[in-house]
Amino acid sequence: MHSAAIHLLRRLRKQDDATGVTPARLSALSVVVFGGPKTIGQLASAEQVSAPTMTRLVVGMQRDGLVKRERDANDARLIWIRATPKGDRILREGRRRRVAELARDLSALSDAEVEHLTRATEIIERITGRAASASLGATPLPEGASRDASRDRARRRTR
Amino acid sequence: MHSAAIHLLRRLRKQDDATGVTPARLSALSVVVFGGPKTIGQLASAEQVSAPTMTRLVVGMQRDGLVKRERDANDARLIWIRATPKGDRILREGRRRRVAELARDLSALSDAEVEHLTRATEIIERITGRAASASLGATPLPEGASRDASRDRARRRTR
DNA sequence: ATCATATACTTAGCGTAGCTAACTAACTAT
DNA sequence: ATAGTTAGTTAGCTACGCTAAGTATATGAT
Repeated sequence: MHSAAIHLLRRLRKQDDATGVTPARLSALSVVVFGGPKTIGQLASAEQVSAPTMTRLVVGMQRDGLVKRERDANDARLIWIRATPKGDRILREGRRRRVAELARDLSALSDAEVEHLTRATEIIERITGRAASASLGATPLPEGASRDASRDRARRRTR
Repeated sequence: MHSAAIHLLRRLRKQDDATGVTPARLSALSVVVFGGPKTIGQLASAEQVSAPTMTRLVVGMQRDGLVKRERDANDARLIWIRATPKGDRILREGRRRRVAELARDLSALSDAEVEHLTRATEIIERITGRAASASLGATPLPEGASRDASRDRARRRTR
């Protein structure tokens, strides 16, 4: 099962390579494309990555013209990251390829087999303690993109 | 499904962190622990990584006392990598933890659910074009460890 | 109003991991 | 002998994770 999971992800990742955007940046980009503008801290939290790491990912995405920074009117510390049209286009095209790849895989299966995969997905989601948000047809990339709109200001770990 | 695969792997990887060995090294180590001594080239091929990358992984493992190098008697270009007792112990302990984690997860499931997972695993393995080597109970790490036993002997001639 | 603290982000620096290009040493074949 | 091939290493690049420490801003208590 472990092996299967690795191979599945490796297969899908190949579609992402075609975007020319590295995986970490692509994942962060997906958050702002599907979830709207986010601050650096929100992005770091959503991607479960430290703030400095997210700063650098944003620098890279900005250099490639995928996102732009916007100052907050009320709090000068905040920086809002918004996807540019280019960033939006690149991510959606990549996602389309990815979904197409998966659909091609699944089309070769019988209904019963798809049913098995659906059930297995639900079971694994339950094990890992996540809301089973994504069935087979749902959006693959933006995990944790939309949550925490309220909780964002609540806590930040500085250690 | 994609999300489920990511979360499953993330969960299992936490057990690997406890070994104190980085993932790439741990994976390479598993090849020599379960598959016996391998040359750098064989390891690079098994891990689907370039030769320079494997050279560096081996350097790291050697520095940590996980493996040792051995010269080949017949071909001075070859370097055989063998796991040390320490490397063997660390890998097996990590594997034990990992399997225990998975077993703990699975023990909470009904027989029918385990059956679903087994079928799903087989289906995914078929999609990704691999031999469905690992069922739920089988060894998780060493993919591609044992192949090419025949080719090893193909070269190597008696001067 | 001031001062201490907390927050948001950046900078600096380290380790790991992937790559290609170019190199050395050794083996193979002609 | 020599030309080509193979195994491994070295050098140098990008990327991505981290912590520690720094700057700027906001907030709360006195």
